[in-house]
Amino acid sequence: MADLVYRKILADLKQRIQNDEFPTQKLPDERSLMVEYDVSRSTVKRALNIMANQGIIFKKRGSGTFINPLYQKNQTIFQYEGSNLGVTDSFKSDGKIPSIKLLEFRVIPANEELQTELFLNPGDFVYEIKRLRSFDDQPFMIELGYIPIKVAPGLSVETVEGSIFNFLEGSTGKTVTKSFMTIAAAPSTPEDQELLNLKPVEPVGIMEGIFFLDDGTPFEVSNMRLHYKYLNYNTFVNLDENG
Amino acid sequence: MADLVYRKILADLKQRIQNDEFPTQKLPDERSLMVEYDVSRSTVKRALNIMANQGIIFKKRGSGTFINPLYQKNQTIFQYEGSNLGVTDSFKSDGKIPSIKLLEFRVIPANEELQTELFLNPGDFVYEIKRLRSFDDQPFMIELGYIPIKVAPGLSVETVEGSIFNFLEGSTGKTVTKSFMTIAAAPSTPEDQELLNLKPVEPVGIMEGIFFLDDGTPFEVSNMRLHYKYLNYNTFVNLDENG
DNA sequence: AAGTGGTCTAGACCACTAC
DNA sequence: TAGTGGTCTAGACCACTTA
Repeated sequence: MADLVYRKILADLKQRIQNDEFPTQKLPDERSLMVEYDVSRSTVKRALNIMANQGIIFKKRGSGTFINPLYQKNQTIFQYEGSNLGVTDSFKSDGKIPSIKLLEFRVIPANEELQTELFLNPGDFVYEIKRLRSFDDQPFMIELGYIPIKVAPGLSVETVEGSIFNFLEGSTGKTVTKSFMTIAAAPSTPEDQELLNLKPVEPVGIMEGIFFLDDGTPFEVSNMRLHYKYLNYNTFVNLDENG
Repeated sequence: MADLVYRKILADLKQRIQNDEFPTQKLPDERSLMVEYDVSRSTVKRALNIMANQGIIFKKRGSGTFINPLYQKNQTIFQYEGSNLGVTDSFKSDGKIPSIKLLEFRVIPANEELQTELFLNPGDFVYEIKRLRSFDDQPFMIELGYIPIKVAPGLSVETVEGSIFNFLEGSTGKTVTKSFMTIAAAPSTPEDQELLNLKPVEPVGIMEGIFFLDDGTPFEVSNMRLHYKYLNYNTFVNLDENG
């Protein structure tokens, strides 16, 4: 994976931007990069397009390729994940120790909504997994997840007390790299308040996600209720659609 | 723009998926599409890659290209924008009439944070624009925006009572297609409660965005406080990074 | 007019999956 | 073994910006 040519160019250019090797904020033109890296122009463009889609650079026809000043000058602003895949990993822990408390774990028939979202048939069963996640004994998230039995037949209590994605990757080699997320906010319920140590006036952030396996199978529907101080979702939005 | 070959293939394939022309959930292989559309394989791949990045299809090496069942079968789930560009346009109005009330409009020197985010120098000035947006007299968002004078010198009271992005596009031809967004939630302040008709226990959703011009110039910093029922942010997240 | 990014081609070879 | 998507090449021509 890391020996792919366009990946190496991508990584190298990112590093060079960090090192401030382009003080004019302008990258060399594509034909120069082609010579410098001894690759075709297509390969240069591939690396540059990925950086453009990530908001690292802006390309302007007729004039050149320019660094997004915010990417280089202010990493504190421009730190983003745009994702919640592998929750234990993607929430910033700041050195705090993450833990999981299993609140509920059972098998139920999929209701109509779950059938739609997980592409199941009537009569199919799903695990219902309710977990409370904490950092250093400070609970920050109630997670209610539904996983079809047929895509993860081996789930046990021990498994769901850790990272389900890691278990899946270890046992089947499949990874979860795609999801469809919805983000909202709501007043906290009494249960939220009790589990997350919230005052009645303090709200929760809600993240709902459908997670997909690499082959497109919907793998999990997850409803996450977060202590509002922990909802901080960053994305770079690009409406250009130049894939 | 719309006469680009890869765009036509993209539009055509999307339409054919909607029309259920691929009942097996599998698209023709790339070499067949190449012949069918009479283009090179690269062009086929370009269209397919965009669809994959949008979550419409999944590609699996060795086996083929498959439709995301949720895209085809459930458009109500899979409607997303992943964006807040052009707020008046992108918030769903459901036939309700959008309106803007100008609460504040003045010119101030950019503070340190704004200097960083808008890439300004000490002494540069910005417009401060505070607006209340409503649908059918139901206020849903307080918007506090900062725009450098030098990137939009012609702003007037009349202008900021409408769509600033539309004004910009009309007067300079520049469009805003990229932004960096942060989404959070918080208890409502007394001002929120008054302006948005919220009860003290009801929260606000917060969207902060830095919007960029096509050439990479940061154009606006916007802090949006939304009635919590109106925060509903959808994105398709793809960690593959195969841009 | 020169320079730069965008689109597209025709084809080679590789990696993975299914049978 | 055959089929499929992934990577990469070498080059042509176009569209836009700058001078």
